[in-house]
Amino acid sequence: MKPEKILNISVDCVVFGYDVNTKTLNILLIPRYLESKGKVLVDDFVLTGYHVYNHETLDDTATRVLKELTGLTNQYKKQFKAFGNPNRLTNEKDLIWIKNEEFNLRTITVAYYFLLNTEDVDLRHNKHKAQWFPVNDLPELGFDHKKIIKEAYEDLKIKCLSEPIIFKLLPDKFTINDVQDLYQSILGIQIDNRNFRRKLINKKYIIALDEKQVGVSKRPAQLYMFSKDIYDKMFQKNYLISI
Amino acid sequence: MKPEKILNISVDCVVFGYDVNTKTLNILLIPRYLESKGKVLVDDFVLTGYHVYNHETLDDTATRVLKELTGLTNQYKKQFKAFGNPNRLTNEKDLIWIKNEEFNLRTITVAYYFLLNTEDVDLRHNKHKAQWFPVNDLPELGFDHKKIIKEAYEDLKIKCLSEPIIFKLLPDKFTINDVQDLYQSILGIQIDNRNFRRKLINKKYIIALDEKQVGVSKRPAQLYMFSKDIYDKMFQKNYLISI
DNA sequence: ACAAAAGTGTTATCAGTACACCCATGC
DNA sequence: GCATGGGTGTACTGATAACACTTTTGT
Repeated sequence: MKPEKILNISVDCVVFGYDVNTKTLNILLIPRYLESKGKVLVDDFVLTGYHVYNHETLDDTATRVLKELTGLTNQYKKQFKAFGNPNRLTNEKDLIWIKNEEFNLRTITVAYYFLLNTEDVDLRHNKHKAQWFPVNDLPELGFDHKKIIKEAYEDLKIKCLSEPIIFKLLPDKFTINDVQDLYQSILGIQIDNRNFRRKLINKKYIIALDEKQVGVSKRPAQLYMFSKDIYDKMFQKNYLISI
Repeated sequence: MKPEKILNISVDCVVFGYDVNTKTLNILLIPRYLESKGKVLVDDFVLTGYHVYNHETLDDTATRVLKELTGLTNQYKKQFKAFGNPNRLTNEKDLIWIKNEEFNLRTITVAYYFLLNTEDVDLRHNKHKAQWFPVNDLPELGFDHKKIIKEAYEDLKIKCLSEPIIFKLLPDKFTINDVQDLYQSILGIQIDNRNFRRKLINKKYIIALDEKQVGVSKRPAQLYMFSKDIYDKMFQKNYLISI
């Protein structure tokens, strides 16, 4: 089976990146620009994505797309939904754009999201000219990518409440307040600092390091790490029914 | 756009049906049987599924497949995952079977699950010879359908803890003990009856009816209903972080 | 009257919430 | 020495968990 694109199946990737300094949750987008005879035909942004190859699993495709875009591998990824509306690529601009591409007009896309921290991506020489945009302040988006991002974000909001995926968005060493800021960014809520600290510090899988922040112009905070090992060992489903 | 099958994209449906009498959670399966020269080549079961048509959304396809199988419409459905492993249809038996079908060898399937109660389905003259099987005692399954069912069940287990989808598996009028039995079936746990009753009866959207069970050979129980209206009105995300 | 499942109350413990001030550090 | 964010304690409330017997009905 030689590598061959499947023309009606793609994978799209919503890359979430948290910027611990500006305390914003961002999404990585690629500009889409086309002009003809001095007239701008298409000027917006899209998610990164690509056809599935014949020999690949869907996960493989997502991994490949992320690597191609950011150089990163082994990041947290989650397949969250397939989008297959027959009209999902048939806006006027999308039709213009697709003329230059090999996409089948009736393509279904399997959407993934990735979680990482913006610091891990060097965009300076990015060949797709990828840029970060705050998730709450997105530019105009092509195809059905606005919808895809919205659903990815909804899924993330729900998942971060019950699984320790929040730490995938932070550096390995973080402060308690980093975690609080991140929850506040994602969920758009305010959290009481004292209660949050107590709760987090009491978790056995949140480990205080023998280190403090360096290079900050104020009292440096205690650094912590998340231990997946301990989390996995102590984890037991408690089946709390909360409907 | 005339109706035309997309040969490499299908939808598969995991139909969960709860039997309130036997207190079992079941899955609807279709036999797959093929013999040649007196030799049985294929004899197992599969989920119901079908190609996506060119003009359909994925949700449309799932709805159509369920209607074709059970006659039912407007049941709770959830798209939970796409399966696209290149080898997912290439077991020996699957290859034999597929010769008679129009399936592309590299087909990705978008999997849905449905929730309903077994009483609503009349299988006596079912043209696919569909049968119910307890989710914990499944027969041999073709393709990757064992995996698909497993993941559907995992998703259901998690979802029923935080959303009132449990009521989709019950008749409109049910007893508190029905709900408890169902949770116990799904999750495989024991629940304290007194605590569970109190918890459920205190919910404003669980409404006591002016009715009791009839035709039972013991003390008839109070019947209740679930009010989606009230649930939706009072629902507010409380963002409880429980990692 | 008996079998079978329906229904009922209390206490202890834990987790969540609300709330305001002092502390350590870099500059 | 001062500005800045880091860090701390207590009391209240509501939910969960453990636990065993009585009541109602059909037969």
